Amino acid sequence: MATILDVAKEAGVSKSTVSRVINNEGTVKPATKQAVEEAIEKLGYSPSYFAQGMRTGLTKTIAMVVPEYTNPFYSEMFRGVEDVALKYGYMVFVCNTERHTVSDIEYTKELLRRNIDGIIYNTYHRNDNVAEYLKKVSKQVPVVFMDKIFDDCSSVSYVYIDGYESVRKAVHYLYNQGHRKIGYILNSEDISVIQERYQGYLKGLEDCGMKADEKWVYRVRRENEPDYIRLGRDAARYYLSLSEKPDVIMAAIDMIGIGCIKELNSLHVKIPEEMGVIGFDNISLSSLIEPSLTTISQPIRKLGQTAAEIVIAKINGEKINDQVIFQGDLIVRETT
Amino acid sequence: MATILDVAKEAGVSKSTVSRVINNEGTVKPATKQAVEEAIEKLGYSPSYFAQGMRTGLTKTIAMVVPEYTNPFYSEMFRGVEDVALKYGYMVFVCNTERHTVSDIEYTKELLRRNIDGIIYNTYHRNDNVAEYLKKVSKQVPVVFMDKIFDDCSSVSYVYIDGYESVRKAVHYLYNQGHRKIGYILNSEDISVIQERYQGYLKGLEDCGMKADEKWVYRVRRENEPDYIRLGRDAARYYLSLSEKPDVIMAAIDMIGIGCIKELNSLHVKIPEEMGVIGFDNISLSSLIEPSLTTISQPIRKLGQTAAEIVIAKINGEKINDQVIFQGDLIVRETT
DNA sequence: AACAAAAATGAGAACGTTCCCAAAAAGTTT
DNA sequence: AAACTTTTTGGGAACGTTCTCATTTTTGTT
Repeated sequence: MATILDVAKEAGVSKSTVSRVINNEGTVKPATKQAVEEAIEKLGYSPSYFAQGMRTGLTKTIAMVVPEYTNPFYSEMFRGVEDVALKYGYMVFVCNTERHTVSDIEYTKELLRRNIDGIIYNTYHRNDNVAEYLKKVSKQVPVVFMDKIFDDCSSVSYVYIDGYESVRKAVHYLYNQGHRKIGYILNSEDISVIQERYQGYLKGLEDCGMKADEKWVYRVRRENEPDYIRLGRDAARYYLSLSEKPDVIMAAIDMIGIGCIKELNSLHVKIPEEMGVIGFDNISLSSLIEPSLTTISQPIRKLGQTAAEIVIAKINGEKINDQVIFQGDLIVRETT
Repeated sequence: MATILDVAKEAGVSKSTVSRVINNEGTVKPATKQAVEEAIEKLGYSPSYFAQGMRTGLTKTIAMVVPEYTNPFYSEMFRGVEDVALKYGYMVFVCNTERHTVSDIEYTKELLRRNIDGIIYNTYHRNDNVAEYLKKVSKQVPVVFMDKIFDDCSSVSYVYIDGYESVRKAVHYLYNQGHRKIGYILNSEDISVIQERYQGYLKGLEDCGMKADEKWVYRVRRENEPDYIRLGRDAARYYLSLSEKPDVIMAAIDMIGIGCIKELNSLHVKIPEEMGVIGFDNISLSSLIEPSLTTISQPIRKLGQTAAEIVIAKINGEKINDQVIFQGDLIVRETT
């Protein structure tokens, strides 16, 4: 591997001059610059990542922490992050926390040791220890949260989709369609996004003068590797067992809604006539299932792009709007 | 950030001794060792990633290059890779080549510049330039290929699933079920895995004394962001338009098979009575669609784990079996 | 007690950059 | 042509490790 000294010798200048050419700063005579560039070309030189990092303290690397990698939501978000990361010469570590013994905290420590320039956190854990730690981290290194994980988010950067508002609007839509008995399936109440969606549901009911009825709310505790389909099926059977059945079910995520559809199909319950279903996420499957699922779509890739833009802007010390909330989009299909 | 010198001062020893303790090599008196460890603990010291890398040339980082990230196949494989990477203290860059202007070659150059310790290649491109370049790279840095991208693979490490054999066996299965007219849908002939599966199909036909019939082979050229569902639907309609229709269709990938199912469903063609369908991949959707899709399942996570094991063994200069072929598993469901 | 051998430790170079500051070269003014 | 600016260039320290080699300390032997 050629070093900066080899280039300097080849071009007949000092390493300082070569450095100036590489980083395009300071003053250097056009002729010299060209000579250096030719030498670089000739030797196939590129600056050592370590040596550069050692001086500047920068890695040109960001990390994206995700809680559950098989979820296509995060693959899609990754694409967005990568889109802009590459544009600015960054590479990205994908850190999957949930399935490993490596927790958010441990993973973060490793990231800090590696002098990661910035971190994008997707985290499920509303645990206070973790939250406090992450808040501390966000003071020492540029961080963007993809969720409202703190009660007071005023001092941190975040990007997320307004689940509250999206679900609230969906309830209005259902109300206008004539529905009066609306069920809600809630997985993992300790996940803040899910909780937020549920709150939107409650608000929607209130807006429309409907009363929340606990028997129409199906709650599930968090499992380790959740089988959402199973969960949806169970929920559907539960609703059918009620003497007063809801006429439409809202699922906190599409996969659960799809489970409902599967179960209702197999029990020959007509969708949406006898019971409607509405999901959240707009995963690709939701348009493929029959009948296709009405759901709320999120601009996921855009979400990732925005997060990356913010984190990089922060790294560069640029001022930017670092608190962005996107709205979900209701996609009406066959289940309502 | 505390440095090794701070620790040395704290423990009242020299930096050399601290280094010896950290790396657990050379000789150091138990008492001294303990003192150093206490100092490390007290100062919350951890060695600088850069300085270490600068000396050792190692990054404790591997990269996984994928051609198409939204494909859940790669998310699953990533989990396998991450499983073992973390076990050995490595982190992993995910490099998505296809959707960006960044090609395999450019991405690789960046990886080399960053002194990546090893690379796992998933690549579609059978292009000779790329292949030649990658082969060259595999000489200078530990590399594992997830595919047979060279005519002569004897000198490289690889892990993959034997699509040829898997499809050949599936043809035997269909033959034994009484099928004699077997169609094959082929996307992107320039992708080597796909080509290989197709060859398995041909061999299977030959084994069973059936003749390949070009009119039962539906070929599609590669598109940029392929709509596999659409493709499957088109193929299904094509087969139905034939005077002599196949009685079962093999799809090179599940998504295409699912497209077929969707189309046959909507045209009220009975599956599998009038026309059977069989896929390849066993994506989660294949068990959710109705009727559920018979397919060939691959041990994807295991695949990723094995690749990572090999790459890390190579980094450490250990001898290991670095050419592993897995077999797919036929999963019989409702479409056959 | 004297010496040799072994064990433990330390000093300093090296890795390849960036950056500060000084020096040299080129240009401008008087 | 001298004096003064401005532009361009170079020298060397610094970043935080690892590693070689020399030195000191400890242990063992006679």
